Amino acid sequence: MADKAVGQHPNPGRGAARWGAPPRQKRSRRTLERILDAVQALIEDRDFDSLAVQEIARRAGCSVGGFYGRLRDKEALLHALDDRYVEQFATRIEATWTRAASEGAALPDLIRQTIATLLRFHREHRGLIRTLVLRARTKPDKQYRKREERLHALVPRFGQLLLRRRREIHHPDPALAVRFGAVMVLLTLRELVLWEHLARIVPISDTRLVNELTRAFLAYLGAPGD
Amino acid sequence: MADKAVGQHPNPGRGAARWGAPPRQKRSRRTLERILDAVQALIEDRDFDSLAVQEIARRAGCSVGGFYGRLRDKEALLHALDDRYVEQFATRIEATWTRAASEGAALPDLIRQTIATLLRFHREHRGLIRTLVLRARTKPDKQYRKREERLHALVPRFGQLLLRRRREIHHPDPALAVRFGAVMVLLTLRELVLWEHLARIVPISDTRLVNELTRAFLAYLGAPGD
DNA sequence: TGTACATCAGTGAACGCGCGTTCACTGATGTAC
DNA sequence: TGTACATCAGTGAACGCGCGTTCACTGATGTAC
Repeated sequence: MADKAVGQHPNPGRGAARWGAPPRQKRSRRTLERILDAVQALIEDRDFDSLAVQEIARRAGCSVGGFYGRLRDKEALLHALDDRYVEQFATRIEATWTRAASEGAALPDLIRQTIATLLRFHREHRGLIRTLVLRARTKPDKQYRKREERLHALVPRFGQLLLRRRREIHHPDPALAVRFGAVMVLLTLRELVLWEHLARIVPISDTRLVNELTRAFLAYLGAPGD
Repeated sequence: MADKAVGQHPNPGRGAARWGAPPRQKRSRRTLERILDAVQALIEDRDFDSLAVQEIARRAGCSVGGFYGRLRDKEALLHALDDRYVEQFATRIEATWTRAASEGAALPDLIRQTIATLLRFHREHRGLIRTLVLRARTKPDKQYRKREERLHALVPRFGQLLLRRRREIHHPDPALAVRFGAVMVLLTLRELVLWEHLARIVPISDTRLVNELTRAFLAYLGAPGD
């Protein structure tokens, strides 16, 4: 677990500086890593509020004081994780688009690949995303808002990409359609992945989910399917 | 406001009995009404956790002790409100279906009217729905789960209705499509209404929202539009 | 119709618990000479 | 290469705040006679 964790946090001290005293020794960098790993593991199936700093510290193998040596406060934990998550997410999505473009992918493929990346990312970071989404909604905060805006800015960018294939889109208002469709897909996918009880209404495999979302988006755009 | 409130709670004592001592005098029934009104108003733009019982009681014009005379605990507030909300919601949706059936509405109209009802209800009870959704997700609980199941059971029922027009549906798996489409519409609508920042990605009027969701659902089903 | 009294309602100060945060202190690191 | 010392890291008990809940008490209601 430690190995995997270190792999996940190649350099936690860099971006985390804003959320607490930056580490100046290897020892404290490791401590920060262990704390972030601990909370990421814990929120996988626990509500953030229900986690006591005490508990996080114990799991990270440090003391409560040690925790506060690295992080400004409890909330800083989520900010540090969110920073990284948003960056990774944007990178992955953009990489998908770049790849699709270089392959000269047609509209259906571009959409399918984007959805597939979206789904994979949500599965990989389920607990984290769930926690961050809930947190941003219960305790709104300039920090969370800024990061959400960064993510949401990807929607119009995706829209632009799709509009290059405008000829294939028969929806009467393509500019609206590309955005609305993207949002519809994003929200459906996110909710279905994050909340198990929803998945029980429409039990569906991941492959199928990508298929149906792709089909729905294309049909809504009025574009020929693949 | 008091008048409107009383109108909203014709008999709060009846269903609320499970959540505290049932009122035995007019006076205490009124108190319960005022408490429920107070919290419903407060959660319109506040997080439930951030409301102190102290504050709710003050707004309801009673003491903290008075509060506990009517409600078992703070959580009982939401359970009492949720009971009523779920009932109203199911009634409204079913009424829409009955009306559509009696008018012999075609597939597009049935879908459009259902979506319109859905949207109206979400707008009318925005704060309450937002609070209940968040609560059920942060503090899962048998009570909330039961009520969500009651609501989710409406999806397959809607699916059945749609499948009566199977001939108009060209999706290769109509049984899956009616459910998946319904969930997609429900989730998109709910998220867009509940969270303002999402609405900023795709600014869209309510009429337009109904139009686009209807169009998307029909297109996904592979059914001719109206 | 009046009145007594059992029960219902309501009051608000005080209690207690949980948890985030601090702080006085000890130990570890790494750098300068 | 060794050593001294300034700074960094870490400890964990204690503090304090907020808030849900209780409880001893006062006042209101409605019913039985």
